[in-house]
Amino acid sequence: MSAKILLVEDDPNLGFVIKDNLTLKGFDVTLCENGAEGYQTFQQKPFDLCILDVMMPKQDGFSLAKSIREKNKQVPILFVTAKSMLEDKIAGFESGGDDYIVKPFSIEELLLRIGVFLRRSTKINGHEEVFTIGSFSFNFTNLTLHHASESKILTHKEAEILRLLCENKNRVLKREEILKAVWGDDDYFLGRSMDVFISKLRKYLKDDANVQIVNYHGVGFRLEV
Amino acid sequence: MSAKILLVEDDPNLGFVIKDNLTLKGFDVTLCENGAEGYQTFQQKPFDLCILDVMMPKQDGFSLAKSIREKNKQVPILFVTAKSMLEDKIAGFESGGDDYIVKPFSIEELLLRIGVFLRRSTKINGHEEVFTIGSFSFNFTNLTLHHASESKILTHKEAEILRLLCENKNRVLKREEILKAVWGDDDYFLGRSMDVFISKLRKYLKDDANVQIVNYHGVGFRLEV
DNA sequence: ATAAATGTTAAGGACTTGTTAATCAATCGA
DNA sequence: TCGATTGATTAACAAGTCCTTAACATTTAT
Repeated sequence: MSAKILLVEDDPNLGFVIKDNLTLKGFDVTLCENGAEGYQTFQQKPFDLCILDVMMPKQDGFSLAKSIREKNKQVPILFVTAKSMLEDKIAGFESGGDDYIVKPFSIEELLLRIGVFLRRSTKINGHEEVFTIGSFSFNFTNLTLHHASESKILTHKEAEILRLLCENKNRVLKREEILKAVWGDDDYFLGRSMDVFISKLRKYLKDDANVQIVNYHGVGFRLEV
Repeated sequence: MSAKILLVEDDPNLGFVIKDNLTLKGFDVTLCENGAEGYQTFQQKPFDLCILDVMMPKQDGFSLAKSIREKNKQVPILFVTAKSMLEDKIAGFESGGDDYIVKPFSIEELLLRIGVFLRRSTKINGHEEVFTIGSFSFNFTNLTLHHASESKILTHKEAEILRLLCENKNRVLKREEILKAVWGDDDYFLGRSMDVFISKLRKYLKDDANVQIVNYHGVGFRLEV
């Protein structure tokens, strides 16, 4: 799951450069061109970090930070600006910002600072393996299967099989392949055991009719979405 | 300000892999390819932590550690090596090392250990670590757990485990991860010891029904809030 | 129609975890 | 130096979980 970053920068050139670079590093970046748009976007979906330009027409970065802070006390806020005076730094921290980076800056420096805050909020921490299965969300790392507001905890083996199916979505997996991958071996009884797991998984996934584990007689199974 | 790490590793491939990964996590990494270069670099600028390969041409990691220790008694030193014999561990600690990590290791494990030592050193600098757990307030620095008007003092080990859980709130921590991070090792009895601590922590946290340490059978634990 | 493959449910048993108490080790105070 | 105290580990047993196997039903291929 890549970290979601809200970038608010009125200079289109700089905005694109930063966005491209961060995207290249695997971040999920949303770029807004002014404070009002930034605030709207922030309310619409969750972000792991905000990068705000200080000098912007209409609403400046500091006042945007204050608005964001009213909604969310946790999210790290990083200011970007050409001004380097001490007063500005103070204003930045008073409005609830976490860090302050002065133009011109290198992308490396920005990445380092982003890293510090994302690590602090333990978002980027242990990379989580998340799959979408129709209207389900399956988190292999936490062994959870979400649907609507429900959340089921899977066993380790259930999760392993489901992950394998997800990784091969809409492809037929031979029985032998599953057995080798999950059990490391292949015999009659393990095969029956697998059938029991498939049966369980079908039960867990029955709430979305578009999701099906289909048997290919004598061959194997296929997760269809 | 990101932590400065001195990495001395003669294998260029491994060196770059480690450096890249740590840089990605926001550390400021300086890579040296041999002991002599490492020692020079260490004298030129301050570091918050050193990671040394044990087996290197010219000067091995242990003797480098001794040299570093003569200059600096504080900086945490972490050894990386393929050798896993007990004698080596002893040599490592005698030369002033703080921890020992055996190849092959995962970056996650390395990060956990780095985290342990960096936190330890920031604690010396008088920085308090406070966590909010539901209606509890947990101060790791003075080992206190507040709830309502009550205040309980935890033991060091209780606090270390609780901190690790807090840092990974709502994420599954593998038994092995906890053991490696808190005990530095992983065997059956340490595992049982950990279970005893989990049991104690649950008792301390039972007054808030929204806070739970949930077991993931065969996998580990997760602090849910 | 028959044999083989698969679906499903439930019981058995191995293993993991929860918990309390006993033991061991280290530290402290007199 | 010697109990007393404190905290961590080990022991012991209870409770719980999950994988396998069994048993029987259903489907599929020939």
